[in-house]
Amino acid sequence: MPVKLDDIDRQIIDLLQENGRMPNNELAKRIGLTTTPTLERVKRLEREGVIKGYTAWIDRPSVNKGLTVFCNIKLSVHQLGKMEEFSKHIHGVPEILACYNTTGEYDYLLHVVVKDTNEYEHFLRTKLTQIPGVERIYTGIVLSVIKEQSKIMVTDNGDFNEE
Amino acid sequence: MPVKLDDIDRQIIDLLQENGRMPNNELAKRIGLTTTPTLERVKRLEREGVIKGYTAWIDRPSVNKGLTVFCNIKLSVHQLGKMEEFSKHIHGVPEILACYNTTGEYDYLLHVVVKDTNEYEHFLRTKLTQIPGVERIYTGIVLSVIKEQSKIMVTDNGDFNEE
DNA sequence: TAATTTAAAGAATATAATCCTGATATAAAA
DNA sequence: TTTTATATCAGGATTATATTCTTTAAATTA
Repeated sequence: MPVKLDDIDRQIIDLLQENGRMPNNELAKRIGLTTTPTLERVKRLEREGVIKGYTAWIDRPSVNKGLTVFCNIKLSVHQLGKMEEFSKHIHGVPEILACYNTTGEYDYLLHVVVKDTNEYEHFLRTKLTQIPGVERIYTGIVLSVIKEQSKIMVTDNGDFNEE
Repeated sequence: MPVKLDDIDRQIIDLLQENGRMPNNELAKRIGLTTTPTLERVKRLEREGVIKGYTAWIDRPSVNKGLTVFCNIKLSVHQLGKMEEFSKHIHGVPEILACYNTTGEYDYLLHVVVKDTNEYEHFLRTKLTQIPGVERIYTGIVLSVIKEQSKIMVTDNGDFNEE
C-alpha cells in the first residue's frame, strides 16, 4: 500500500495539506520546478490515491455545529457477528463524522458533531439508541478543543528506526 | 458566532466540502448563479471565517501512517491548574492530530496517527510520557475504520426543533 | 412613489491550467 | 564504452478559468 515518494512529492503533499487550493504555478515556485512537472506529480498522486481529494475546512460554530462528542459503544455479544449491518446504520447518520472499531472495554468509538446538548440528546434518542445491538453508550462531551488539525507529517521514507 | 447563511451559502459549503478545488464556474453552474456572485459569496464565507481553509485529503497508509490510536489521558491533580503548559507540549507533537478536553473519567482525548505499533511505542516512550503532569494513559488502538469524513451537514437554519 | 440598498448579470481583462514538443539525465544492456 | 530505453523536466502555445468593472434588476425603506 505505501507508494514510492521522493522528497518533492512529500513537499507537494505538505503544501497541499496546508492549502489545498494553492495554484499550480505557486506550488511549482515553492518546490523549485516549472508548472508542467509539478502538475504531473499532483495528478500522479491523485491517480495513485495518495491524494484522495480536497475539502473546504469549515468553522463548526459558524454553522451551528459547535458541540463535539465522542461516544464509546458496546455492542451486544450476539450482534458482534453482523457488523456490516451496524456499519450500514452508521453510514446513514450525518452527525457521526467518524466511527472506529477499537480495542479495549468498548467496541466502537464515535466522533459526533451536533449543535448543542439538546441536539445531542435528540441524536442519542432517535438515532444512536435505534441502531440494533447497541448495548451500552458512554458519552464523552468535548469541553474545549486544544488542537485539531488534518495535516499529517509525511516523513522521509516511512521506515522508522527505533534507536 | 453563528453567521447568517442562506440556502445558496449552504449549497456552496456543501459542494466545497465535497470538492475543495471545484472551479468557480462549475460551482456557479451547480448553484444556478453566474460566476461573479458565486465568487463573491465564496470570498465572503472565507472572510467571515466560515471557510477556514482548504486542504488535501491524504491516504494515510500510502504515506506510512496507517495506525490510528486514541489515547485517554489523566493529568495529576496538581498539574490541572496549568493547562497552558500541557497545551503547548501537545501542539509541538505532529503525531497528535487532535486533543480534546473532555468530561468523564479522563481529562483529555488524543487522536494519534503513526506508522505502526512500534512507532506508537516510541511515541509513548519519548513524547507522551515526557509531558509533565501526565499521570495515566489509556490506549485504544483502532482496529478498523468504519467511517471517516470531514464533511459536516449544514442544516437549514441551525435552530433545532425537538419535537 | 422615490430613494437606497442589495444581489446578480454580462463583458472585458488578467491569470492560471493544460498540452505539445524537445532537451537532459539516469539506468540498464550490448 | 556505446547504445537504448525510460524518467523527468523546461519552454512556449493554447485553452480554460478567475477576477474586475460596469450595468441592470429586485427588494427595502422612507
